[in-house]
Amino acid sequence: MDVTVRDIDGIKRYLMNEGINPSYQRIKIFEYLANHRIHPTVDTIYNDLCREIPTLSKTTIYNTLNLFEQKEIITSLSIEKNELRYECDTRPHAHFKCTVCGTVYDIRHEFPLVTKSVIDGHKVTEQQLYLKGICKNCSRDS
Amino acid sequence: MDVTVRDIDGIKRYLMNEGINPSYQRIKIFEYLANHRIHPTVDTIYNDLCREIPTLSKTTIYNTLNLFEQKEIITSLSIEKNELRYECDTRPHAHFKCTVCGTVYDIRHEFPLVTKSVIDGHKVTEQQLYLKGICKNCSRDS
DNA sequence: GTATCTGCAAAACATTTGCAATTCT
DNA sequence: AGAATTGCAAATGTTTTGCAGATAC
Repeated sequence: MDVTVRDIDGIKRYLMNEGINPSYQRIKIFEYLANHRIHPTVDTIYNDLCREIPTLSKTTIYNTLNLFEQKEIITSLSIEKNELRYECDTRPHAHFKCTVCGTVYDIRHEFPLVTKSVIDGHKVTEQQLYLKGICKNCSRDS
Repeated sequence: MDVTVRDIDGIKRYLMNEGINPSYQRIKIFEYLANHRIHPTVDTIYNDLCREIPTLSKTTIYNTLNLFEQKEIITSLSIEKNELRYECDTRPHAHFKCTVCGTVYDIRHEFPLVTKSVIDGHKVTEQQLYLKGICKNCSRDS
């Protein structure tokens, strides 16, 4: 799902369409990803959603994200060691992580994507381009 | 260090040159990386080196790899979630991981590298291109 | 002899698993 | 009721930390 989702019913229909039983927790987790395009970690999702759903457990978040990823409606990013991040934008694009403030930005233009489906004889089915450095905001501040 | 290292003295000089005290363990760990271009995990390095150095501890491997990475003589790869790999080739190149056999290949040609130092206003200092799919060998087997 | 380095044990995290309770239809 | 889902507690796996002993200069 590539645009901000405004209504719960839209999410419900989308999940069902992808073969996912739309439970309350699953809808809320997907809604969170759709409306918070910050590439959150499990911990961030948990801390934020806990306020709204006090009974929510991390296990459910792990279960749900693993299910979503397996159904290919979200993507996981391992741009930083020991820190998995998630996003619900599955269109191919690159990511830039600022080493100062930690923000992860989507990079949609001006970056090279592999277009060949075979490289050095290997069949390519997935790709991730991770960039790091100092972001626009942090450069200006210093 | 980009070519296979044959002599311990060469490694010793290289480490000293990079401001690293060349202890026995550090030399052996660097030698291992230089002569095993398989992008090993800490566990692999530990299991292999243990045969030669029975008293070696994983803590020392973690300490050493973190030191090497900080001194920028090795690179860590987070191509797979929850599995850090290391290599001593710091020249820019891409990596391909086979989802069948798990092998990680270096990709030196036919892949796009970011050449601009500024993208979307962000200063880029590091990049990693991770590809996944089915490798040459596993395609042939099936 | 003083700095540094090593390695054990414990701690700190992140993620998964087993399973009983809950929810949904 | 029956099947799926949730969430607690425990297990697993990885990396870091504290610290005492060993090593090197």
